[in-house]
Amino acid sequence: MPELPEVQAVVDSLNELINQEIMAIEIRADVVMPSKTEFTNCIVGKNIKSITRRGKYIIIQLDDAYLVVHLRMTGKLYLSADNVTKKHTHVVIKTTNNFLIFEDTRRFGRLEILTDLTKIEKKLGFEPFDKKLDNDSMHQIINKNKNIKALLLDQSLIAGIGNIYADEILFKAKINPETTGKSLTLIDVSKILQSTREILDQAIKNKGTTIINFSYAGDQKGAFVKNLKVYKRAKLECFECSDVIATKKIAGRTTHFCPTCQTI
DNA sequence: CCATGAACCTGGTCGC
DNA sequence: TGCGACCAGGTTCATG
Repeated sequence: MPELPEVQAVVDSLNELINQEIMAIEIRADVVMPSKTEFTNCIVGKNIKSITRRGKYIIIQLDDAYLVVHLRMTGKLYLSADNVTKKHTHVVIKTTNNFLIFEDTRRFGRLEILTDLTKIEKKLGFEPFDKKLDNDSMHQIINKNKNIKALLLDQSLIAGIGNIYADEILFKAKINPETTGKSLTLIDVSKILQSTREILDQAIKNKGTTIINFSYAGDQKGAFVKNLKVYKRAKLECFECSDVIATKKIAGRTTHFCPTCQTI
């Protein structure tokens, strides 16, 4: 489900947890984490120092550890005034003033306790808005004999882009998803980087995209749906030309693109 | 090095 | 109404 903008919306919605204490934890499905006991011992009685995002990870900093959450496809993390018992409510964390609820229909999501973030950092590349990511460094990291769609989805290069935004970015940049990274010129690369930032910035401002069931803060939907130009627009007319939006499986994911606009 | 498919799960939709 | 096939905002591992 959630890509960078959606995860950011979730992180922002949890802001009031900062400076609260974790009073208790109720784990109903331990499949979503390695060890129930260790988990409980590590977080109960701890204070919440900050809540941030790195790639698609939600990072809740405690006194002496990090509670790290990845929502994968259908995970939800939200605050509630009351305890919640729904079919897929797997974890309930009672804090000073709230209940922090984790639920996940497909159970792909994960919660883990880390003493430092090296494990996460090792997996992830640049944040899309990192100033160190410029046209030259982008050109370097995607200089591979691999299609650009797969490269954009590769979290170890740039962290946070998923299937929706990869397609939207490539449409905006007018680059064909199957073009290999190494065949792209510096001009092409600069278009992709600029499109990445514009698309993600707009999506963040719109609190993400709700296609199937993404929500933050319990029931709020992402409004970027109205901005989608290719994703979920198969067989519909391209907004820029008279052609029809095509789909093809690329990098293992359904990819949406305009065969006429995206020729490079 | 690169592409592809399967696995992890549940639920919604579509065609018959 | 039911049933099977196929699809889904992600990641990781195994196989050619």
